[in-house]
Amino acid sequence: MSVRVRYAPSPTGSPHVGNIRTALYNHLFAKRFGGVNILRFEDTDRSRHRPETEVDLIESLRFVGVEWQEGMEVGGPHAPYRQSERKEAGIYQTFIDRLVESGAAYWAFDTPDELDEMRLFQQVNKLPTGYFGGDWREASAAKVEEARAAGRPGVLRLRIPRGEKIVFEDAIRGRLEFEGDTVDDPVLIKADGMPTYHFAAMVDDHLMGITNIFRGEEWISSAPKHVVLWRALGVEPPVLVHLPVIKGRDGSKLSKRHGDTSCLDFRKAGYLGDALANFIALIGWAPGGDREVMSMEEMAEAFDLKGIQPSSGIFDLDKLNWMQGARLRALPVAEVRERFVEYAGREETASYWQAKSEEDPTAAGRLADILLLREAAQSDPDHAEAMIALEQERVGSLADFGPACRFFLEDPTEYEEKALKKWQGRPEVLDLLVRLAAALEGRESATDADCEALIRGLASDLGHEKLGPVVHPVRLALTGKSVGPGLWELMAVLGPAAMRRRLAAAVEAFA
RNA sequence: GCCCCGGUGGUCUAGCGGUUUAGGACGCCUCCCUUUCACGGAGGAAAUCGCGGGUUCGAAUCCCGUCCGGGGUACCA
Repeated sequence: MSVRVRYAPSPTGSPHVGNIRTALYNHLFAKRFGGVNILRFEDTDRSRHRPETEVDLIESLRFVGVEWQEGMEVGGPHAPYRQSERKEAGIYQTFIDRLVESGAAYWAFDTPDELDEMRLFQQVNKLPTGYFGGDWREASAAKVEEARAAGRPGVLRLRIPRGEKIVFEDAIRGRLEFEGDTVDDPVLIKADGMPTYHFAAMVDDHLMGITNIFRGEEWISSAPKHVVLWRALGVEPPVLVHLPVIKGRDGSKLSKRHGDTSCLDFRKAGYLGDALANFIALIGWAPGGDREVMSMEEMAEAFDLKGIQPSSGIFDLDKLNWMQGARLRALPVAEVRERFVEYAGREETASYWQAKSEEDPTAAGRLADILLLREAAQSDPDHAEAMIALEQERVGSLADFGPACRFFLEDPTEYEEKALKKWQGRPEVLDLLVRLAAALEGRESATDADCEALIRGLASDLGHEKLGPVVHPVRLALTGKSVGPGLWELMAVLGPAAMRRRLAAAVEAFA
């Protein structure tokens, strides 16, 4: 049987990295076994539904490279793929009828107040809370008919068998066992006629031929309800794969306190979608061997349920940054430039750094630098690529290219204090800068090799055995900084005209 | 309270009864490369495998208990 999986989020908020990892595993699994991945929206809770987050969901999936062959946006043989629409289409009715007729489910007419009272009683008496029978599990047909005729709103509940074990298999935890007496009768259809997750998701999974259910481990305790439902419906049970959760640095559940956690936050911060995908895939899954930095194709090839961890993992930003750096370095410069331009041009990039600047004073400057480089990349792509190539290996994210390349585009307005102190007021340094400027006179361009020869020549002319006494002050004069790319490489990108200008300014500043 | 899941260096993990003096990666430290930073390379510190009992000639690996962490306990998903 061919593999069919689904990512079925509820559009109630912007998805965080944990949700997206579930989607990623679906994608990887489908790819690995040549199956189909389906995107379905579970919007059966009308009060929590936020339609605008449907866009975030889709954007997040695209960002990390999750693909789906059936479902939202792309359609397919099982349309519609939004549960509220499926309900409207009457898809669930025959299953409701079947369940009621067989006695596997029953109508219950408790009011919310009655339910609250029941729960309170259970709590006070230290009993398990939940609907284990109430007034309606064994109600006579006549009583049900009476309530129905009186127009009382009712819900459909699944009849969980009592006095027996409910046993099932989890793909990564093995055999799981629940005592039927500890599982309450879940609502299948709400009083407003909408199905609950328990019902709609299981029916849809069956209808759509889902073979494996990937979902968060918070679903484990509901799993016995689903098992009973499958049995009642007489359907082939899919394989259950309960995924561990991703927690924050301090071991608590991922939340806003941990900074960026929504998937789209990472796009805004300048992360590469494939780096994020690579990183979150590895929280909770080990590909075997010592491989870590992997493309989507490599991950799909290696993906295996056996490599999935049962224990929860912690989102370690340090490792993400390393992984991102590794990927950034491996990319051809032209592609990095393209990705940067795309990033810098997005509206969300500007608003992200603007919002950030309220607490982080460097964020506003960063945004300005990003925009500056973007402009350069558009007006002179080759020149920008030369800069990017030099910064590629010392940058952690796309956003870092802004501040990193700034010195190429703007003459220094100030010099690093500590370094300036060291070289300032020294006649031989002034002499050096003047000589360099003179050597550059009349030149249109200079290659790496030209610049290297120039600097080496200057060093020997001035009687320096080592390059340091020449390189450091020149770097400071040219860039205002004491760290950065190799001096000749940087000089070649700057060009003679800019160098002459900067040297002149430095001669004054260093005097 | 009740039900369920989990527990290998700070973090992600390998390991599935002997080949393990517990391997890799991130982070940290040292050194090398070198004009700086970074990259790269070589080393190092860091885990009594949550704890306690068993089973076994032998346990991180199997069993029981216990502690800690997490989840569920909705007409949310």
